[in-house]
Amino acid sequence: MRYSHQRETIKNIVLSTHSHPTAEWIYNETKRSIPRISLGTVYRNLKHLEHEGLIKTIHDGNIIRYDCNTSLHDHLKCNVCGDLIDINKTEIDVSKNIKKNFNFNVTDVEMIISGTCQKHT
Amino acid sequence: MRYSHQRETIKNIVLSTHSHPTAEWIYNETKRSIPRISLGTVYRNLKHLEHEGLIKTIHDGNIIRYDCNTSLHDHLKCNVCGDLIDINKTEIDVSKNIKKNFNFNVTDVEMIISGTCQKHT
DNA sequence: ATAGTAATAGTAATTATTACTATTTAATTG
DNA sequence: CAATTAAATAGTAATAATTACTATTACTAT
Repeated sequence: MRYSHQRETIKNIVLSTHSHPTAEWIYNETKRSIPRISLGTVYRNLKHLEHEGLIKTIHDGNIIRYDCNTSLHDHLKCNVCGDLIDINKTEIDVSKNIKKNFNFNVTDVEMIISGTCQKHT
Repeated sequence: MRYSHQRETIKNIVLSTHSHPTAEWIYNETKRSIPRISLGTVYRNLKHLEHEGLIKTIHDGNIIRYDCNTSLHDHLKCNVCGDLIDINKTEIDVSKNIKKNFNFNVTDVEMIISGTCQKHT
């Protein structure tokens, strides 16, 4: 993997926020220092970063969000403001049970819990 | 809600399979008996059926699948064949804990567990 | 400094879904 | 039963997120 100023900038931006940004948001942030950057470059490099394990993707409805938190955790999704809130995995050993009961080798568990967050009470 | 032959046909098709079909698949199945049906009609009626609580939607990556199983359950998603396998909820009282710990009112929990199913061992 | 090639910018294409509108059709009423 | 009314449809266009393509740019090793 050859160095690129664009990738380095994108990486720093994604790793510096816990707001679970979209590609579009990251694109706009990156444009502040690299105005001529292409949206395709953003998508390509986000894929690279994911492949290297530096970030994770979250499937939020029909769009992809990017998360610098690569540890085991889930998300609460607020139906009102759309915010995603990090929570620690409630059940660490889902994988083992599933391997035993279904002969299914777990590589990833993605859980999105929807509802209303405390801002709207 | 006025009767429509199209909605009735779509309903019967979705309720008759546990294969978690996409709108496109349902569209093609419906065309076998209503060749001039429109894809928009399929989407609109799937929304109606979901609203009535007859079916549920599953967010599988970036596409929507439709599930006639409206009971509390999760899915194992095979990375090889893409199949979704139904499993009973491993933890029924996630909601209560989350309400207590995060003051977050849960309305839905969607979990997709990815890995490799037993067909590929 | 140059050659070689990976990465980029800019644009076009793709895919899933939703929106729009003229026409059709189910239900209602006289 | 025929006429009326409005909901639903067919067909098409639009949208949104993402991916593909290609000529040009810019790292890096020699």
